[in-house]
Amino acid sequence: MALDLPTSYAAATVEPDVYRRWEESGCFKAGAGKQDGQPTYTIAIPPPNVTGVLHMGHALNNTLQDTLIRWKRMQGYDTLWQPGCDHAGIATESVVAKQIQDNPAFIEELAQAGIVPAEQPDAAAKTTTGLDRDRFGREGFLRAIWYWKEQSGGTITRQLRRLGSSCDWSRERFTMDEGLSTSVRTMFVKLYEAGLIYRGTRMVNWCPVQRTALADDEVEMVEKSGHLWKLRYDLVRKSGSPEVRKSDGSIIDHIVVETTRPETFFGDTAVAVNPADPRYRDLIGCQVRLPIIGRTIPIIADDYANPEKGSGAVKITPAHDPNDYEVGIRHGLALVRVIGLDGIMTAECAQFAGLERFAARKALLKEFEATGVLLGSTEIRHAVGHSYRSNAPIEPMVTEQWFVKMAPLAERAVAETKRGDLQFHPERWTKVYEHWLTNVRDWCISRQIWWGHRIPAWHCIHCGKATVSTQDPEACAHCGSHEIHQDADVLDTWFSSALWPYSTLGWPNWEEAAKHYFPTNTLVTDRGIIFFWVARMVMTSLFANDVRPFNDVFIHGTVLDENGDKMSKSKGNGIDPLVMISGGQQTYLKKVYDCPGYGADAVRYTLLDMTTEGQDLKLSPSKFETGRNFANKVWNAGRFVLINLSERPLAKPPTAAEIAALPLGFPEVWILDRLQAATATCHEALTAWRFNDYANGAYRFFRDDLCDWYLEWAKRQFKAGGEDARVAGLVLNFCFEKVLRLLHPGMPFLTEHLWQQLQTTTGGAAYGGRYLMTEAWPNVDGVLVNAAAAPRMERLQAIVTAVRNVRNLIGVADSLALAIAIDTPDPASLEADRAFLMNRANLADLTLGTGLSKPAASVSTAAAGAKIHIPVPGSVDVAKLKDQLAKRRAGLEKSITGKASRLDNADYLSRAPASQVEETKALMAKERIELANLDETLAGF
RNA sequence: GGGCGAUUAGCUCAGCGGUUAGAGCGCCUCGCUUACACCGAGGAUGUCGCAGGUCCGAAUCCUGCAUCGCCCA
Repeated sequence: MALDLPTSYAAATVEPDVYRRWEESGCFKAGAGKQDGQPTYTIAIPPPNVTGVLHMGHALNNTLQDTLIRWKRMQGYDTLWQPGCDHAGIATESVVAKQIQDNPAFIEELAQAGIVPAEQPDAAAKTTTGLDRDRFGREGFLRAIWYWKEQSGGTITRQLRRLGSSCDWSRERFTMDEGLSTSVRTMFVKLYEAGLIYRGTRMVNWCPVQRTALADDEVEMVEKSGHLWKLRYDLVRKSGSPEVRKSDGSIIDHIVVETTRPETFFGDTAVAVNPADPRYRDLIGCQVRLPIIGRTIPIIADDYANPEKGSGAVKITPAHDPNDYEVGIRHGLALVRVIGLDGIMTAECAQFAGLERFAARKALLKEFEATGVLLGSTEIRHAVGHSYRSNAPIEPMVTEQWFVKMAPLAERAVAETKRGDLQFHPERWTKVYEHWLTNVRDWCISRQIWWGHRIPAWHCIHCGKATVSTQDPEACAHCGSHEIHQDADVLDTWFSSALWPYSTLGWPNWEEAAKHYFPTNTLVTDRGIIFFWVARMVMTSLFANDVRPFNDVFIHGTVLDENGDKMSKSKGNGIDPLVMISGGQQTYLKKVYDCPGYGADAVRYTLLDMTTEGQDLKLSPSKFETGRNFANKVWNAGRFVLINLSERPLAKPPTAAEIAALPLGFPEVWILDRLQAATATCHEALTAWRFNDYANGAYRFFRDDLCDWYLEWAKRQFKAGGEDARVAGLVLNFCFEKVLRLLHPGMPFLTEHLWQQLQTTTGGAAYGGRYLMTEAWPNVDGVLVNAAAAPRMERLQAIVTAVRNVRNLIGVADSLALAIAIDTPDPASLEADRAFLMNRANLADLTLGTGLSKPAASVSTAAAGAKIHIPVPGSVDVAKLKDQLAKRRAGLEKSITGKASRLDNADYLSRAPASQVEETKALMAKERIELANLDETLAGF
């Protein structure tokens, strides 16, 4: 049959077509290829943001998931890889608000689609709130987001396909879908009814840019340089007393406080000193007068004031600092809000009202300096909280919010790892998970944004109570009033993500056909979201289902650039997986790379190869050559197999038993044994989450054993024809087909394509309609295991390599067939492999014997316990060979000396295991023979 | 301040108690042999961060230190 196989692998011509055929034939569907009696195996994808585009971290994350799910699917498990996106409340709202602000064409589009009314010319002006989303009102803005989502959202799921992800796309879910929204409401109500959700006025992290509360873990502490400003607060004289006199008789008129945030002084309601601090003992209970506004506040005693820090006196601003808030509660201090929700100074701030908070600080310091309030400053480094979404400095703010009570939920979640039912890989992450859960504060779940699940609570205008319900209520559950309105806030996106492993399966209205996929088995993710997501999924599932949502959590490394920096847009050090796959220009670290397009398999293979025990991956664009080169190797080996197969068609692919029954030569026995070893290695590696060992194990067998040795031998057998060729053809076909299976989870496209070709070439149309993707993962066939094969082959390889080495060192071409003599104590054992040695070392003649004399005009070398004499044509330069042999001799001698001294050591002999001692003796004996051979060889020069 | 990780060949990393410490890339020599130059054959390259300790034996285990990175407070 005609074969059209280019000499180098062009992934772009293969991959999209293979993916389409998989999808069309239902290979991705839950349960595809499952075998009776096999359990389910489920992975819920970490849902990417609907606004997201694929970056290298996703590529890694999804390559690992796909490798696992394909591996299990091939083993006949009833698999489901559940895909979908999350609505990413704040991020999506920002994206669309930005479109509304910056892109008139978008607004035009919205108007034409009837999403928003066509605007009057003056309507484009800023809204009174200054937020772009407000331009069309809440309903209009939400319609605009849905429109944007339909048009531009979910790019990433298309990109995941390009990577080869075998998700069940027919089950794709979105956190804002109706079903998942029901899950969210149900969970909220259940938690509320269990007393685990409450509403309260608390100090929360406030983002003045997004104008919403954030959870504690959504705040990133950023180390920044700043100042500790010394401020002078004048003491107020007690009535009837002309001055403030301390008990030691000294007279003072002011107290010094230190602060990093002078602008908050407008909201000070006390100055705290440590009760044990002798400097201030007499001042407790006195009043100080705030500068500018003249309000008087008390000096109070509280352990929070640290005598070691600064002046030891600390201003207390309960409305704008979490610690001060606590102090305020202890002492019943008033809350004075001086910074508004928009980050602007409030009316409390005299002439500074209306200034943005940082502008106010600047202006205020000037004023303080001029009026003598500012007594100095010191530069410091301190951690400042920033929103992980908007990057704006967080403002601690007292507001009314909804919270999840964490302690009871967290306790159960910790018990799962303590019991060992929930396991992290690598195991060390368990501690991180447990530490967070045992120290976690209540979770603020309300957000003052619009895009998200609206809180299912209705407030009554009459009785003021809230009705919490999964169904929109008609009336207040407490007083029956119809004057109720739904809470304006939406839930934290992570609240819906926390339900993902089961909300996607229909919970609470489980889909009958999907319910058995829960609990899921494996979660694959980055360490960055152990708190955000992993812990919360465990908590909600234990609460709602009384079962952990997954058993194993694999935490992979973070993708870094070649300098070890995190990839980010601002640093320009990102590498686009799609460019690596399909080609194009990649700007990376200020250089432009023209990427030829390495193909998805190459990108995947490279990432797998670099995934070692959860260590971070340092990448550069050229790293993907590793995978590309290997893919090309597989391709070309495939070409060789297919070309030969087309000349020697098989009736059907051989089985292991049929192979074992063939009159196998030693190279066949050997490669079949190596195949079994590789099968075991790959399986064990994946079982142990060692992705690099899997990739490398398959690579070693493929390249070192199959291509470098067996395939080269098979060429000779094919030339020989007859039974030799028939057997070699069957064995090569068998091994190649099996190794395609081993490689498939890592390199699905190429292996599928070659396997299809192999099937049609082997057996014609009868094999159509089947896919490697759902074929069986190889098992070790005991009948093909041969423990004696590897050492025997290693000896032959050592001899062949020694001959090649000599050729190279003395400058004799590989193409010149040589007549050599091997002097060995057991020539008979090599006799059986004469043909192999002659072929692989390119020999014209081979003399085997014991005590052979070195022929005239020859050079010699030693290997595998033998002396090898190689006649040389004319004069050659043996200096390099001699050098090398001398070097080897020195190394060998050192090794023997080491062993000898070990064996002289009575402690070693008595304490080391006997097998160890025996091994050392045997090795030393071998080395001594080798040394003697080397000595003789060197003496001959 | 606490925790975790890293430190092995020029580079990126395996190896985690027992042969003369390995791989890929890069480097050197040779080779366009009908699978593959995205290749093949051969080769060179390491006081395994430093200092102690445990052990018959340490890159591997323990302690301390140094440097870098991440997380928590």
